[in-house]
Amino acid sequence: MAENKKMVEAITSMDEDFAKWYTDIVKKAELIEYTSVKGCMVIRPYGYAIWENIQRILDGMFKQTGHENVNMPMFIPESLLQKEKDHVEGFAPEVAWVTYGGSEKLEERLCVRPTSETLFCEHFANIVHSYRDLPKLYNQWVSVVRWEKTTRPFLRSREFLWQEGHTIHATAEEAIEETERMLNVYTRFCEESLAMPVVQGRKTDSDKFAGAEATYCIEALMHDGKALQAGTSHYFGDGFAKAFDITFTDKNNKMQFVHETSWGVTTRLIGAIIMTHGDDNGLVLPPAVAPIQVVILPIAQHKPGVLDKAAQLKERLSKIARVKLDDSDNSPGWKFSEYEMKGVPLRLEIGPRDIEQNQCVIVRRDNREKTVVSLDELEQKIPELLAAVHDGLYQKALANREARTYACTTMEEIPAALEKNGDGFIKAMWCGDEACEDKVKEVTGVGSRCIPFKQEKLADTCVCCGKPAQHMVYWGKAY
RNA sequence: CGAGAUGUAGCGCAGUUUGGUAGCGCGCUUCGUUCGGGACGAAGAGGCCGCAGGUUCGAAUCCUGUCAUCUCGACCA
Repeated sequence: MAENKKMVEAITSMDEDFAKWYTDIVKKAELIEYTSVKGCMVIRPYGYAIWENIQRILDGMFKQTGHENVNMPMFIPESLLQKEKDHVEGFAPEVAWVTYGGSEKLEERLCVRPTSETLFCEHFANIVHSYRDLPKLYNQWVSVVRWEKTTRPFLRSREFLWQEGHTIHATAEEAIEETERMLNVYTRFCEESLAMPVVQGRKTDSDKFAGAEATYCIEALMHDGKALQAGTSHYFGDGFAKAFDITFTDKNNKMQFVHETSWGVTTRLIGAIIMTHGDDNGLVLPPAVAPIQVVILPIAQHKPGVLDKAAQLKERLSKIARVKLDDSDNSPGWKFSEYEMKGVPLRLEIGPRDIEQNQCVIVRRDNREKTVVSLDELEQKIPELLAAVHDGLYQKALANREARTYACTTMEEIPAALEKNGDGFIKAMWCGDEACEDKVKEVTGVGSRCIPFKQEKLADTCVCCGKPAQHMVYWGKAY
């Protein structure tokens, strides 16, 4: 490629300026467009198609685990939001309010849902009477609004799309089991569909969801070494049930409070995909969620037979993959760059020379490896290559995370490790005291990400105060 | 929300210091030639200079306000 004759402005190199690289990608891969309202973006067809694939796969997993979809209103009366004290304190600073209906001022202002626990609780209180009504395993795919001060496409927007699961159970054990089950669903989805390794763990008390007894999360490490929370699952105990009076009569004719959970993932996952797999040529999409899995590019397409052959291949391969044929009259080189920018996992080149030999050339997006494939073997080869791209992406992301995970036993080692090797996860022991958690952040710049389920004993004492350690914690700089 | 930067054609920018008819490259349209890593030629189209006020005979340019985007902090999926 003639570096100094680029006709179109290239994207910023990720090593040079990761933040700019990110915004270049979301714009140039046509995922989003900004609007005139801060923090509210248009998700364009190509970006939305990624979300639709995420939705389709996850929704299938939710159905398999017995969940039903519902739809709650987008407005929450102030009095309802205020029923659970911790919850309202957590969310009040970032809710948007509706105060007028037409030209009439409302008696009670309505908040635009930042999350729907309160609506589900009100509803559950109405419909649950007996242990026979339990559990209720509900989910909804909606958008929510949080009036963020700093916004970034996909990572932090004022309105974002998500799913929120809300379930109620007869016992604490069942609810805890649900919380763990859904965290595992998310983990499996991230690894199997997004090729993104995650760390499972529990949030520290200072970091848990407003109103929750325990918040679990999956944490991913981005290419630049910053952490991103990819999903959460909360156990509420009976706190909300008491605030909203959600009771049922058990087998012994005694009144009981339900035990509740909620869990969610958002369009932030698209940001995670970009920052986990992307490179200097653009987006790199995991095959499971790529809107186009194979792009067919005819070479010398004006020559007789080429376009016909390409169209035949598209027809044939559409049975086994999401396929696009680009027969526009842009040059082949232009198309190569375009579909690399858009992260299409496989490119299939078909030209006169190939047709003569009953073959085509397939190029992987992740490593640009070229394979010459007989046209008779495409039904076997394409799924193999898509799987290989997935594995390649997962292994690369895992290797990046491992190379950027540092065990530290003293406070001084933390900034030193980050300075020497670049940002990443710090593994260090913690006594459980919030004061130490704050101090680590203040002194070293890394916050607690989670207390991982897979514990290691790196030392006997807290990295900060030297008192006996309770947990090994993952720390990091977060998006 | 605090500090800083930016806003001129779809994209990237020049023009602002020193006020005087809005420019360049890419892209776009049409025709022709091309086609295995961002092709070439010719002819075209496209702008309330982010928005609102003000100063001035005259504002992209000076002043005030406001909105959006980016960066760094504080807060968060």
